[in-house]
Amino acid sequence: MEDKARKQNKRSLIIEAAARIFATRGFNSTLMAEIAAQAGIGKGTIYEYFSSKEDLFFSVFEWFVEKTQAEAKVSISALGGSASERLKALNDALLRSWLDMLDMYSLVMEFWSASASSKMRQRFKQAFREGYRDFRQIVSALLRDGIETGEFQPEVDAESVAAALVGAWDALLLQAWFDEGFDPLTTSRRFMAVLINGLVSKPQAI
Amino acid sequence: MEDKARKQNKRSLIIEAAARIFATRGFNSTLMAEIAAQAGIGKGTIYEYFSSKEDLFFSVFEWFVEKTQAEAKVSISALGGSASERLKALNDALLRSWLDMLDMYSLVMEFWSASASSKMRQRFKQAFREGYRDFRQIVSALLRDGIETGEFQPEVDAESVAAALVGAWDALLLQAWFDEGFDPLTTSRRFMAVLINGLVSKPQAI
Amino acid sequence: MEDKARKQNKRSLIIEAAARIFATRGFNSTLMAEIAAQAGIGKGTIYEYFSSKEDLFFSVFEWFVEKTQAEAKVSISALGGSASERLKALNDALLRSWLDMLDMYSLVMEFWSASASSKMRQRFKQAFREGYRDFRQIVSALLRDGIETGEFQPEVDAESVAAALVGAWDALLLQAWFDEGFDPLTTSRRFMAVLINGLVSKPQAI
Amino acid sequence: MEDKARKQNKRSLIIEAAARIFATRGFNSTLMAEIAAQAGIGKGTIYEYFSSKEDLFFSVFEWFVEKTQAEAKVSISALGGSASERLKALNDALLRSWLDMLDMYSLVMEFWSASASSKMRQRFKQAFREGYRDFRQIVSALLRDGIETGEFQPEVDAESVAAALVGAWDALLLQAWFDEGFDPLTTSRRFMAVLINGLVSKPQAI
DNA sequence: CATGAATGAGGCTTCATTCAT
DNA sequence: GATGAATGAAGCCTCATTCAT
Repeated sequence: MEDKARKQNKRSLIIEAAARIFATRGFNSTLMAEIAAQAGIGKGTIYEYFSSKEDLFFSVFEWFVEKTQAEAKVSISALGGSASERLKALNDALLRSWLDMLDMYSLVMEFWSASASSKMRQRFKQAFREGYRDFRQIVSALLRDGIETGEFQPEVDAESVAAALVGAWDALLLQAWFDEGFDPLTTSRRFMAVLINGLVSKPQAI
Repeated sequence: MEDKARKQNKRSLIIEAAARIFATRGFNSTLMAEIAAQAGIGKGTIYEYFSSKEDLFFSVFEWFVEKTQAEAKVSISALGGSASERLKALNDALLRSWLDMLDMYSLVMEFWSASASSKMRQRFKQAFREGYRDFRQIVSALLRDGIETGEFQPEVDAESVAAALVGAWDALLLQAWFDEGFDPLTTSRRFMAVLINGLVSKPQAI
Repeated sequence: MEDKARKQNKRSLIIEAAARIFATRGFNSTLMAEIAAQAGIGKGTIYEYFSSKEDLFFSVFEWFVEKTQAEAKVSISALGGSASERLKALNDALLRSWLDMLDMYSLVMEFWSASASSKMRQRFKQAFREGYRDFRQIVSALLRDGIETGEFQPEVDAESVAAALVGAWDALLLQAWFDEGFDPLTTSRRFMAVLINGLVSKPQAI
Repeated sequence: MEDKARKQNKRSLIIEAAARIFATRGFNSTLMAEIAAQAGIGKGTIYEYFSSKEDLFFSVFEWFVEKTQAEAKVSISALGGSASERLKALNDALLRSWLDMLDMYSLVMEFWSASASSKMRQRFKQAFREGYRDFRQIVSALLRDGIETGEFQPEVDAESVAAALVGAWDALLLQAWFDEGFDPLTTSRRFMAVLINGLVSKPQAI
């Protein structure tokens, strides 16, 4: 039991060391030796816990997804008030938590790239597919809630808005990654104002 | 004159061959030999036109950016009607043109990854920063136009909506890349309906 | 301690294997793979001890210089008798020790060539410059000794004779390298007889 | 006839261009393209006159030997006076003519290296063997002349002294190549004084 | 369990040489 | 004859992975 815990600890130690290096160097430029050094262990030891560099990378991915999802769930569970208010609060919570670890955002790009071309692309693609689906569902549930209570218009397609919103959050962070002068939090708030207005306002006859 | 044209042609030939291979294999798994074979030339010939694999990759990036921007500009210049209509048309045009080359979307992910970790990250980052900036400006100009004509509400922050919209397009395609069952065009249209409603409707007092 | 010794041993193993191959094939025609095979190790192992082929080559050079200088110093320290006798004994000792490794003489030519044109020319040139200077000093000290004891004439310029003598030894071996029928030991002894006669005889008034 | 002359001219043009590049870069680092550029012709043209890089290099060697031998012969034919005087004059003439082209001395080292390891080593070795033999013979003829006229002692072994002298000249230039502060002309004169003293003085009984 | 020295497959790149114009 | 674009064999070096200690 204790043994298992120690083993778990070392595994985490390696994963977090690897995450740091992968984030700065990228998958291909990262050397197993660097990860070992960063973790303060021997090169060979990594192979006691992971079967290959790709396996380790995928484990980092799983760890990362779990970590960010956990944070997102915490944010969401804490939401209260009207659907609009919860939507705004979610926007703030998500962007804030991501901005706190913007230096880790390069990891996301590595994961995207891996989903496009690595040998494990299928595993990555599936995880992304499911991750996005889950996330869209959380958001669309919130939207449907707003529709059911009459706060949002019944014409609104919750799924579509959820998908676009999830995408917008991702891509605002991407733009922030590229452009240090870009402020995604303020941008997202101003955008949310318009979007929420669109959700609550009766569509104009055309 | 003819000589220069021939040289230009061969350069393009190599770039397009490289784009295909990079898109399917990713940067690192792509062999220079494969590119040469794909282009129907000798391995050494590539180095007559590009100084290294990285240089070729960046050239593919430049070619890709130019190509997609050219298409986008054509779409935009053809727009007419009200701001809302132009926005919807732009949405359709962009998504359609990207969906036509969804198999090339993995290239975008390779470029993102390169911007995060390759030796050329600065070059990539800068190009992305400028690319996004340009694109946001085109969209925000359209939005400001709508505001000035009174079609859109004056409270709307054109910059922020443009940034989120540009991001949403990107990220809807990303979701489509991960999920074959996801229909980004329909999704985007339904989302646009809500967004445009938010742009034109007088904000509710809260 | 044992570890360091093992590491040192393997380094030497590689250097001596490399020396053999460089001597027969020359720098450029020598393959790292050949050296590894000759040393009975894997190709990659060489790079655990040397950063590049050039680095290994320079290390062979340093090893060679050290080895030959050590032999020369042993020869010199064992000398006794008059200055003339010591000079003759030095002549014999040096030529004999070099003739024992005439098959390694091609290495010297590779070193000369490297000092003329390789990327490391500065390092080689400096080492040669210092090596020749040291050697000239040893011989000129011996000559000055003879002058001070009155055995050699005071008009003798010890530095100049030392330089020419050192050069003659080198170049006699060079001629022996080119011409198997050339006997540098006998030649040098007969030459030394004349030179020593010139050192001890009172200059003729002209 | 005119055609043949033009062909000869271009051949020489290439050889001299090649000599310059080989002297500065060394054989291995020299690119055929550099030689062509230096000669102001196209790369392919070199192959109209020489069958390969090695062939061109050997032709440079032949040209160089011919050139330096011609100079030496001119020097020698101009000599007059006693054997001692002719020896001193030869020393001066040879060193002066070589010092004038010390920047070409690296070529000699390339030739030595080629004789040790190139594919053409046999051709080079033979040429060097014969070159040294010829040169030794010229000098030993001069010495024998001095012996026959009674100016030099009969005990002198002309062959041996010639070999050592020829070697000393070579090696003094070598030392000058390595050490800019080394003055081979003065050194050689002071050495010659001692050597000539040894040649003319009656050997001491020992 | 942990280690890191040893390995060798693999790939980018160079450059002498060819040959169509 | 002259050219230089095209070629591909060849070789240095990297680095994930193994395994004896």
